[in-house]
Amino acid sequence: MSNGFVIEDSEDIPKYSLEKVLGKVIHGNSLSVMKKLPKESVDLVFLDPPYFLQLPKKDLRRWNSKTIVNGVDDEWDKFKSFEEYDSFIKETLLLARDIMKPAATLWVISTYHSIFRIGKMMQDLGFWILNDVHWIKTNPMPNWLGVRFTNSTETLIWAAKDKSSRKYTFNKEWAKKLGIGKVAANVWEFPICTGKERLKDDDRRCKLHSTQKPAELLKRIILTTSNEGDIILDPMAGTGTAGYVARSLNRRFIMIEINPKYIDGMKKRFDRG
Amino acid sequence: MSNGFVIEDSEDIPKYSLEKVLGKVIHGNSLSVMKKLPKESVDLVFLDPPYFLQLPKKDLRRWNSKTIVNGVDDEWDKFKSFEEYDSFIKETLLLARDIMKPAATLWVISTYHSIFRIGKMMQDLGFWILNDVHWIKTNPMPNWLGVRFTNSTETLIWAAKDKSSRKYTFNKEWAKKLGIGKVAANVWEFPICTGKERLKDDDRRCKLHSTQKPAELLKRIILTTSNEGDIILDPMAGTGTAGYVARSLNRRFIMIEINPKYIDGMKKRFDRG
DNA sequence: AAGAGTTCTGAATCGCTGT
DNA sequence: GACAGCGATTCAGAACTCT
Repeated sequence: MSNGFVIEDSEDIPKYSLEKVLGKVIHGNSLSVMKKLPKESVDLVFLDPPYFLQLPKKDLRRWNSKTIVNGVDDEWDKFKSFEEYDSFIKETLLLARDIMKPAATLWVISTYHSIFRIGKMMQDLGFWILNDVHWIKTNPMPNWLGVRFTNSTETLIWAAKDKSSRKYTFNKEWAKKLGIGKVAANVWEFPICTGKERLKDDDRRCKLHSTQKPAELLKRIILTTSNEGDIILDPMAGTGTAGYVARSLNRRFIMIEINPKYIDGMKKRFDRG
Repeated sequence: MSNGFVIEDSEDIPKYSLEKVLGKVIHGNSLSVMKKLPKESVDLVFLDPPYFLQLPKKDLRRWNSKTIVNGVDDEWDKFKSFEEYDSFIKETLLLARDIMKPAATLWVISTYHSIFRIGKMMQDLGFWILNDVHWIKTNPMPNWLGVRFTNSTETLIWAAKDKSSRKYTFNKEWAKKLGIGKVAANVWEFPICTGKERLKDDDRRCKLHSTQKPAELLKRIILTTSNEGDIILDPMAGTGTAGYVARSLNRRFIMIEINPKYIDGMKKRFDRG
């Protein structure tokens, strides 16, 4: 399975043909690779960018167990300013839009740290927001000091390429099934990714990726807004949940990821089946 | 009660003293009136702006014909209308911030149509977002065409004046009580405003205000983020839910509203007790 | 093997004082 | 300003330990 699963990007490769990248993860910079993908070729984009959490540099020590909270301290979430973050997001959105078929739609996920910036930029770029969808976590990290509400949600924006987009895919029966009562509500409730689903690093002690998305999230996205055989692009694939779930639901996929550690984890995950 | 409840704003009034406006609604333009209120005088602001739900069809036609006549790009017109909305919101936010005490906080409510724009502008202006809070409507409008998820949420942003703000009010016991399980979650679930609570217009047939906020929403805002005796400003008061609930919870208030029809409804509501 | 009790952790813009 | 050090106090769910 993992034979030829990874494509090494390089400057020598000027363009990617669709056949070459389907069902693969391209190891390379998201922006560089997207420039080489064929225009108007994918049906759905799932964008899981850095959230720009702006966490303080000090550790968060637990009071009762002497352990430390492994927060997000990854290189990929470091930006110098809102400006730098904004231009990175804008470029990503523009490149993604080029690759989308006319009726394709795009999902973005983030928290209040950056979702508002992303949403406004999408509107300003001409994307047409179809919904905001709220993922309510049943097991969020509590707010110890009690100085804020416990942040127990993440926000998804689902958007079409522009206002005139029609005939995009929306499977209302699935939306109703996953919503609240009989309503296809823009609210989803399920736990964060833990337990066996959570990929561990080599010594099996620590989480491989600080923000692995649960399969349940991608399952809902894919079932409600794509059809069998559709092509799903995940330009910042991380541990590859989107491709993994896409495969299990008979969708095709293209993933891009720059970190070899995550690609290793992805490979093992795909091999396990 | 309604004796002296309404203050008529006019150009002859250069400034408002706090004593004069406490427990009153000022009939006038929100921006003009805010400029005359004393600086650093209120503890909490509740901002319920127009949501900018859609580009009106009339205007669209006008813009389209303009496009044909003047050869103006569609995108430009669209951007311009967003710009108008944005500058209105920005001016409102800046004026509100002047009126806020150093430890005061501000709430804004909207839907995906404009909440992303508002949130990004707040960050760019230096407001420090403390939480996004999601109101999940247990009885959303069934505007179900089967082409989108049913929009059954509204988003609130709770923010301090800037990053260094400390000692703002957060009553965690109330937050826990109103949250999910034992968690003071940033998710609130209750129905939209209907039945007896919903104000009707004079012939008692039609709702007075298209987006009257339920008392439950203001109750939660006020209980979690203000103390008894605090001063609450509602610059776009509509039917006056904020002031009405503030009074019942022993908070003081200042309201501003431009539409005399709403002020009439407000008066009756306050007189009823 | 099964059950009971304990430990650990999760996209976190979390407190304060003193140097 | 930054940074180090101290200290007060969250919950759901899975993993782990012990009987």
